[in-house]
Amino acid sequence: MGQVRVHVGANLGAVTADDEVKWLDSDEMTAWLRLIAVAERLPGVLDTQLRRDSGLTHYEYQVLAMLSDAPNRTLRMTQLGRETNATLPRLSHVVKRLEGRGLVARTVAPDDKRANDATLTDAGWEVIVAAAPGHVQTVREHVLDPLNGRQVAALSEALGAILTKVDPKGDAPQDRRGAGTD
Amino acid sequence: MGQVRVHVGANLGAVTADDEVKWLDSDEMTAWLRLIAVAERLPGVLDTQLRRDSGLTHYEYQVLAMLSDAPNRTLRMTQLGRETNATLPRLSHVVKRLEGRGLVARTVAPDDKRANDATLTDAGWEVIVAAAPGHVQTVREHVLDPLNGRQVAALSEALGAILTKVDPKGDAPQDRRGAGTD
DNA sequence: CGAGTTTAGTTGTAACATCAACCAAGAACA
DNA sequence: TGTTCTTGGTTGATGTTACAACTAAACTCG
Repeated sequence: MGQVRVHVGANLGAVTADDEVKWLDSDEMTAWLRLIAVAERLPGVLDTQLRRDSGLTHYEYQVLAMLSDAPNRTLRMTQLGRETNATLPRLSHVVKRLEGRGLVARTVAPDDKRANDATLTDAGWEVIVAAAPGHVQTVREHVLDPLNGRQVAALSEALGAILTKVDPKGDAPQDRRGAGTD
Repeated sequence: MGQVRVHVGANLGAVTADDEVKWLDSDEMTAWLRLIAVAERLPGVLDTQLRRDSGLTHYEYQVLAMLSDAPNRTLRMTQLGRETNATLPRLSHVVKRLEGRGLVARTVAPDDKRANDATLTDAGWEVIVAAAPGHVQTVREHVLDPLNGRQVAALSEALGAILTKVDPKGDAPQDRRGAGTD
């Protein structure tokens, strides 16, 4: 019967008894393979640069970045977890390590004693300020530069649609500029 | 001086002495935040479903899928690593585990005695055939369904451009259908 | 107010990934 | 023919993440 493609299940239909499956057509498959490829390779690129130049993983960078942007440089752990697209256990471990390095401090929330607030320390601030330019540079180089304005918008639109499924609660962070006021 | 956004380094320019940095504008930031969010959350979604229904991680699925699609259900380790967007050590460990479970077999390549060929066993074939429909369903649900045809094409185009930077050697797999012959 | 439930978070452990070190086979070349 | 370099891969240590179990605080409601 010959070739069968199951990357995600291209025309495995010939093999499975399940005719209810709507396999991917060629365009869909191309898009999907590219999405996986980017999702798998991009983190490595980011981690490598940040590690080398700033001693941070990309996830640690995100934690510090979100805090740096929060009022009072402080965020509830749960909220921080949402904004960094991570599970709470993961965040908890990472913040513990960052606390050990003096980049973040944790305090019990005054209004809710089970909750914890994470705050960026001055040392943490300095680390992220130092790390940001190189990171931006990497992001430009690997994702924004190869795209023209139209493509950036189209990418953004498509990813936004995917996020409604992958992040139904809308936890992922958004650019909130435009309120302009500094 | 007020708010500063460093997700990737929005207008941290006010703080850093470095005026050479071209920070992200609002559209770029939106696209970037969404890309990270998808890249971070999607693997979890895929892993959860595959794990629950088929006892495979998404990476293991990819390994089996690429083999299932290869001539003779066999691929050189190096090539398999490229096609699954992974480093060789990672692949090596995973294939060892898959071999232990009887889903893959490794043999020294006849033409080059340092090389290793990984082959999908019959048991492995059955596993992937059983896993594919549920996986396709998940992919549809979370990424393809929320997109219309135009958006799929646009996403594909943008990701293709990014891949030229993130995967300059073009190792990531491509849909090779259209040769139509089975 | 007290029993049950939900929310917030931590922790231990097991699975997994990364990294550096290593080895063997082949290629280049002197 | 014997060095040296490169390629193809494995392995073990070390670090990170996921999952499940757990604690404690806060709500809910009879």
